[in-house]
Amino acid sequence: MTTTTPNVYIEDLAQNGTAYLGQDVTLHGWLYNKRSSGKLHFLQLRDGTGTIQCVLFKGDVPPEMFEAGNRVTQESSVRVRGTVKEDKRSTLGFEIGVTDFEILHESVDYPITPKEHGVAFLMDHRHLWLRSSRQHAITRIRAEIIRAIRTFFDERGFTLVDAPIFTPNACEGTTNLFETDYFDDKAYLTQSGQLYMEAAAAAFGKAYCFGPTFRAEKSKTRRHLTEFWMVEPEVAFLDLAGDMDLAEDFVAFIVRAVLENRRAELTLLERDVSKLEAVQKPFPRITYDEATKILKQEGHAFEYGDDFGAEDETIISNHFDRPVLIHRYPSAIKAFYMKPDPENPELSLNVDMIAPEGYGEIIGGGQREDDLNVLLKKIKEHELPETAFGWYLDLRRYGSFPHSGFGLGVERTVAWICGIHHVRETIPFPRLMERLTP
RNA sequence: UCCUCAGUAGCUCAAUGGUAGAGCAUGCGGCUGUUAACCGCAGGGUUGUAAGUUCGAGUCUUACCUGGGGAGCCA
Repeated sequence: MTTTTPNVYIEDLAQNGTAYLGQDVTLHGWLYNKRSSGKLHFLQLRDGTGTIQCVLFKGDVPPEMFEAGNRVTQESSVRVRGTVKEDKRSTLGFEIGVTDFEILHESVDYPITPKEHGVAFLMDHRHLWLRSSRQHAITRIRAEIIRAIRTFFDERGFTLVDAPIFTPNACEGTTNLFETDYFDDKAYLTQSGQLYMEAAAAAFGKAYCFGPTFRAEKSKTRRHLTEFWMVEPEVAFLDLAGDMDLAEDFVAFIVRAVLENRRAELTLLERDVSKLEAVQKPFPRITYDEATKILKQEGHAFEYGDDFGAEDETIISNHFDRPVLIHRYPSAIKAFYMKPDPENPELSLNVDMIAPEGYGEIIGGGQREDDLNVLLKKIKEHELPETAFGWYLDLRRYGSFPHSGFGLGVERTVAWICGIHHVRETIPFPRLMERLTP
């Protein structure tokens, strides 16, 4: 087959099809599905940017080529040449009248058929599942969210400072850490880049890191992965109120980017877009105390002083049509580096953001303790090894400064924006307690 | 880790303790406009593993394995 005609992507045809009307084009891709009707083969071609129907008519091509159209199997790689035609019956508005067709590689017994499958089967075939339209939409929205995350901070003068993956110690307890050999010593996979971002904030004023983090929690829920991506900004001379402003701007920015650039994908996922359009500043801000009152008013059993469980978060978030910021939790249930509220030292200057519709906590952060002696006392109280925090304490020795930041979990954010049930579909190759393959 | 549900054809599921079946997928045939196309025919099974109860077990019992849903913990 000679390819003198221009190669084109289906996405180009979808967006600008009229410009191609009547032209001969060459497409490369995979067979998504096929229907036949005697002297016609309707080939659904997928090229990674979209799908388009290619119509192979017996009268238009040599007999062996028509026979190839009869023989071609799902997910075989193919090359198609043909004329771009307008067609109202097509979802794209256009289809290809095939003049030349070649099977590049025949796919035999492709496991994922156009019928329903169970979760376990699909997860076992995750590497192939990514080819299907739903996974395609989710992955593209994830990519859009990550692009928005980077753009947001880059445009505001933040410096990207990569945190290490190997760490010598935990920043919040050791039971959830993955341990690995490090020559004659032990190392742990990072749970958070935050401590390093505090050093970065002292160096750059505004910094953020973005990368995978690891938690060896034996969690088996729709909100947990053992490997997940987190973006963690940290800002010098920023207090809790400013931190909440930043988190609010950030999440509103991400949602707007997806609404503007990934409408088609949201539609394919049947996402109720009006719920996302409601995500406008200002977000409600309530204290932990006020949140507990909501639970009480709903007649929900809750012990003051406890952290909120999944059900508690859902009840609270259902009171609002956009993400809610809950601040000033009891210090006792928060990490050692959180600064206590000067007005009530029993409370911590922290903030969590709970996504709407029961998607749970997507942001955790707050203002950090900047007094060396208070921090030393906290480390002792939490029974953490002081020696491991030597460099971290240096940040309070050499020009200590008030500072705040937060971490946003990418997969939970993707799940919420896409409106999908489980975070396992929000990352190309999820790592779960019971799953390491593919 | 705990609670709970499930495991039968490649996939999704049926089958009063009594001959293991359907749809899809696959193969062959039919159809000039199909939209998860449709119609006809065919092949396809150590019922998760091991033991037990029974004249007889896919079905009942026990243990184990694997997976789903939920909890706690968290992002």
